[in-house]
Amino acid sequence: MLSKKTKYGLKALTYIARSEDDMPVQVGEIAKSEQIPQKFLESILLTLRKAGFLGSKKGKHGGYYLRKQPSEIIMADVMRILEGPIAMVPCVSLNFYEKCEDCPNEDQCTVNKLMIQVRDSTLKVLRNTTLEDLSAKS
Amino acid sequence: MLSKKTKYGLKALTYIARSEDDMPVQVGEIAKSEQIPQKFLESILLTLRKAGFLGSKKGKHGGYYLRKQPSEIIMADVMRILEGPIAMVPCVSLNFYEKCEDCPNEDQCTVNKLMIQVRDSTLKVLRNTTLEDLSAKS
DNA sequence: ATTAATCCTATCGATTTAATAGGAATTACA
DNA sequence: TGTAATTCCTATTAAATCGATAGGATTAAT
Repeated sequence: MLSKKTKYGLKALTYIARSEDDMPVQVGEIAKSEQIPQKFLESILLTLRKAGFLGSKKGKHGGYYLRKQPSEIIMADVMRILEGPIAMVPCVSLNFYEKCEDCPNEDQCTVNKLMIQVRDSTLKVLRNTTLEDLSAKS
Repeated sequence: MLSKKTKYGLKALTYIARSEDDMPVQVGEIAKSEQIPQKFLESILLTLRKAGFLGSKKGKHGGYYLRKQPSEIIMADVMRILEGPIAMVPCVSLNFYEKCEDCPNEDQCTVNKLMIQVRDSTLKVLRNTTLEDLSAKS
């Protein structure tokens, strides 16, 4: 299951990408428009800022803005920050690899084999989709 | 994350498929060989039986056996029973569809669009992989 | 009968998730 | 210079889920 954190994060990124002004977008505005609990959204945008996707401006008339072009914000990267590993099993994760305690030899593990395939097919999609694709109006 | 239930279930199915005799395979044997808590495995195999993948024989010399050819046991179906929906979001699920409470119009939801693509690519793999593929010795 | 297996239900502890609360730090602007 | 508005940060909580365990009921072979 996709967490609400990720769902909200993706919606917020899309919202910001679509806002045409140069003005930073405020959390309250996004929260209201997308029906997201404001305090929860605050923490999500903070995470996205720390990860380098967003910049922020504090104080009155502050808010968040994109730090890269939408075409350079790749879904695989966003998902890893918000949702964690793409892989369904740590022993198959590229960025968060961990050996299974059970499972003596990974090479012969059938779950491993299957999940590598799932991971690769998912990655193919997520690497080829950017925020630009998401925020395209059509 | 793949649940342990699913992981254990897949390993057990593979184990049973590989056992060459006609004899039913006992839970205890699988649990020992695959390092799975026996009671937990019991409940998993029960689920797989109720879903029609396995048959069972009770009492002494009892155990579990496949009810279909391994080539007819499709991973997408197994995953749906053990793990639940393939889709990461209910509003994108083929078999477990649910509308989101937020999100007024699904057609325009960018999360929806992205998750449809992820779902389709995952399904492609899971529909084309059977227990025969998993249990192939090579 | 006895033994050995599946079957079934209930429960428990740990973890994770979604959300809330409260306030500190910073900035715009009157 | 002070006030309002905003991001920033930490802690806490309620609910759900997960993994595992417990205890026994049922069934079948010998």
